[in-house]
Parts: sequence; C-alpha cells; structure tokens
Amino acid sequence: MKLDELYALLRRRGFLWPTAEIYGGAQGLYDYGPLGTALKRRLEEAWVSWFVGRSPDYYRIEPAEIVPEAVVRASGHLENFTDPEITCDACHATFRAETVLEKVRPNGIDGLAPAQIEEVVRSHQVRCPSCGSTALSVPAAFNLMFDVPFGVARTERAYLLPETAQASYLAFARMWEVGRKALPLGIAVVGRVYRNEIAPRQVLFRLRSFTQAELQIFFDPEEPPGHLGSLADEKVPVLRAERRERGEGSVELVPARELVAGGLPEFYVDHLVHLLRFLRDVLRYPAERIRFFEKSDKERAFYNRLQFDAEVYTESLGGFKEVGAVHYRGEYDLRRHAEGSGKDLSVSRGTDRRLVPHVLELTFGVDRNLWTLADVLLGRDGDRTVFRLPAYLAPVAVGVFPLIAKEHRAVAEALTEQLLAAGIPAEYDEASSIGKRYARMDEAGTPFCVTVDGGTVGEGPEHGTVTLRSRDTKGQERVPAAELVARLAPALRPPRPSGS
RNA sequence: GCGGGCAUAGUGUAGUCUGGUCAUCACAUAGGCUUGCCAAGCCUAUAACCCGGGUUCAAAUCCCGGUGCCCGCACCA
Repeated sequence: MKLDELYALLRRRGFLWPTAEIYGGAQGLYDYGPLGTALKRRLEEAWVSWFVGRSPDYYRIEPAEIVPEAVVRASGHLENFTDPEITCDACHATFRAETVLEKVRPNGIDGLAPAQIEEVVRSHQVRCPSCGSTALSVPAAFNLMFDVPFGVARTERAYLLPETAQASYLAFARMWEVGRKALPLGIAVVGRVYRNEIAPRQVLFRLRSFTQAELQIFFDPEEPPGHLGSLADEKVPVLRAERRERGEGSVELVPARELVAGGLPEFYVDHLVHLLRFLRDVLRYPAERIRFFEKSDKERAFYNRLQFDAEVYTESLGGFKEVGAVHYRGEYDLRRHAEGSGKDLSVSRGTDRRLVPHVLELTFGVDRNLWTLADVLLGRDGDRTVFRLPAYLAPVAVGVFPLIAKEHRAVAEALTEQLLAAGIPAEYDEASSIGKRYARMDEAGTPFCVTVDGGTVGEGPEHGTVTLRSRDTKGQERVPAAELVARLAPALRPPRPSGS
C-alpha cells in the first residue's frame, strides 16, 4: 500500500494517530490507540523473549528518561551539539574542526555540513595534529537533544535520553555487581528516547519521541559471546561495503561460515544471524525483503568497528528502510564514561588481567518495525484486507461471535469470558453480518475467530462445539469449546531462541 | 532548516480556476426490519469545509499569517 492509504487505515482502525490531533497535531509525535498499543507491547515482548532470553546473563532494566548533562557530555552527544569535531581514526584523538582547518579555511567552517567539512579535510590532505595520520573523519553534527531545566530553581541542565544505549552504559558498574561479575553481561532496555529531529517525516520512521529496544552485550574480546554452531550454513543476505564501492549493488546470500572465513568475527556473524532469524522467523518478514547493509569506514560512526544495518523493503516508503542494526562498538563507550565520571569501569578477569569490556550493540526500532510489519503483512486479498500478523503478535487473538445475536449471545459472551480468564486476548462482537465481523477481524490481524451457532447450543452431536475460523485460509473446523484454550495457547507464545 | 505540492464527515471524494440553494456521492458508524458462516438488502439516523485574520452584501472558493501532511535537498549523532 501507499503511505497515505496505509496510514489512513491504521488511523481508522485505531492503531495510531497524531498527538494532539484536535489541535492540528505536532510534528514527529504520534499516539498509539488500542490496537497499536497491543501490537507494540507484543512486539517488545517478542524482542525481549528472543534477545534477552538468549542467556541467563542478559538482563532487562528500565532507566529514567532524563539524564544529567555530564552524561551526554561524556557520551559525546553534547560537544557535537555546538562544534563539529574531527576525529582521528588512527589515534582516536578528537579536535574541534574549526581549529584543525584554521589554515586551509581561514574564514571558518560555519554553515558547512559535516560531509562538506570532510571534503575539505580530504582535498587539502589535512593531517592529524597528534599523530600525523590523514585518516580523519567528521562525525555528523548533533543538534537533536531536548534540554530540560532541572531542579526546583531550574538551574541545572539535563536532557531527555537521546538513545537507550547510554542508560545501559550508565548501569554497567552496578550491573557488574548485580550480575555477579560475569562476562559476557547483557543489559537490555526497551524505552522511550527523544530527539528533536529537524524534519520528522514518514509517520513512524522519523519521530521526536520513539521506542528503542537495545541490548548491549559487554564482553571480553578474548572470549567473545556467540558461536555459530548449527547456524553456520544459514544464508545471510548481505550488501557488503566493499562490493558497493565497486558499484555492485546487489544483495548476496552468503553462508554464515563464509562471512567468518572472509574476516568477520564469529561472534559478530552469530548475532547477525540471530537478528536475521528474528526478522524472518519471528516477525515473519519475507526473506527476500530483508538485507544487511554494511556501513563502510566512512559511513559508520567513528566508534563503530563494524556496522550492519538490518533493512526491510517497504512499499509505502519506497525502498529498503533500516529497522535495526548490529554495532561492534569496542570499548569506546565505557572508556568515555570512565573519563567523564572519574570511575574506573575496567573489570578484572582471572588473577592478573584487567580490561574495559567491549560492547556489541543490538538495536531494534520498535515503532519502525510496527510500521514495517503493517507495510509488509497488511494488504489486500481479493476484496478483503488482511493483516497477516503471527498469532503471538496479534492485538486480539480470538474474535468470538454469536451467529445469531439474540439466540447465541449468552453462550458467546460466556466463552469470551473463559478465554480472557485463561489469558487469551479475546474480543466479542455481535454487530452486523457474520462476514463483516470476519472482515473487521482480518483487518485488525486477529488470527482466529470462533462462532457460536445452533449446533453449539443445540442438543445434537455438535453440542458444545464451535466453529474455529482461520484468518489466513478462511477455513473452518468444528472444535469443542472446552478445548479452545489448549488449542490456541501454543500459537500465542512468542518463539524463544534455540539451536544456536 | 530550505524549496515544491497538498489540507472538505471515521475513510475516499465532488465542489475551489469563474465567491451566491440545505456542501456531492460512496463506503463507514449507530438503530430498526430481514437474513443467518465470509464486507448481502431495505428504512432511519450520525457526521466535514485545518486554525486565525482580511476583502466582500455574501468566502469551502479570493488574499495574508499559522499549523499539519507528502516529496526533493540537508540531517539521521
């Protein structure tokens, strides 16, 4: 579907709508309605189950959404707010761009975009003032944080959290104790973050307040987490940076073992495959719509040693869009916060080693994936509109209908109560024709519909049975009502990782 | 942030150029009759000119400002 059509459908059905809609809306802010809220919760649960559930040493925390200025100063978010920086990829030193470029641009660099500053650096063969290397890069200028006057007198400066990852870095020291000093240590956050985006657009794809699900895995590079094992033959759809630079833009399906043989660390490939399986097998994006886009040295943030963005092809947004990523961030973040806080964030390993743990970051945009799921799984099938969500993601698991309202209402309502009591999200509907009720449920993504009819309430052989209708096949079968819970429950649990 | 386009019931729309009936039609939603397993039919009802100012006897229509959405550029730390 086109963007406008998909958005109208999601609005009409109460998945989401603009914040402060009656006042004309607010750029980059959307509210989730009943169906959207439920879908988002299930998406988050599925992510937690798949990623945090992978190891007993992975923990989920819930941080505050406001951080003191010192935090964003140490993380590098604040400095970039005002002055573009130049960083040296060789010695990791950081300088103000204006200072480094003083000689070649005596008039300053005001108004230049980071990419243009980088062009100046390259064309003048500028060298690192510290080590003399020409491997300089210019991180994009950051000006997107919401600042918050803090304290009763409003004299302290604080910021709305711009990325959940920072909260995990802040929690590392405490979690090192809580997790009883084990590496790898995983710290996951599913939470709201805030960025004052210059041009919010495309509904859920660039928001000013959105939800990230991120898992930071702190590990000892000598004992990295993850072994391919049985997943070594899994074919990964990759778009390698090197091939792109040669002008070959097509996706290759490369077995995981070959990516390792080609030089990528095994633990990194392991997590790429794990993410691939989540997108393909848990969220059910068609395999051909998924690709991993490798960012080159120049494209990725300087602190990332490796970066593959997970992208999914969307029709409404006209191409592959980033929905998640795997970043190997090295020790950059803990080192910065150790410097900023004055706390030693290195840990001891064995009897005579200390190290600052490295970080593997798995990121997942919850809102973006909600949109992408709708884009990919919500569509027309003949004259009906069907949202083919996996059952465990569906906002409503079962629609319960009386075939004839006044005759079957009581039994159908009682059945709805039984399902709800068993923890199955059920919704009763007696309005309009049976076909229209099925259609409404198809649109909402409800995988199952149960209809109470004359057979159910009669004394014949069908007594106590109902029809169970499948959203995807439209097929029906008669099932004893008493068996519904046992029948449906397994399909409603999100998959957990296995076999890796 | 710059440039372009757009804004009419819940949804999609007609009307705007050329100001002048009660703002068109379909679907939707609610109630009733009928039917009784895939958006059926009939009757009734609900419901809109994005916001603010201006011009005019009269503004959905013309002008100004704002807000929002889409597209391109830039940005995406």
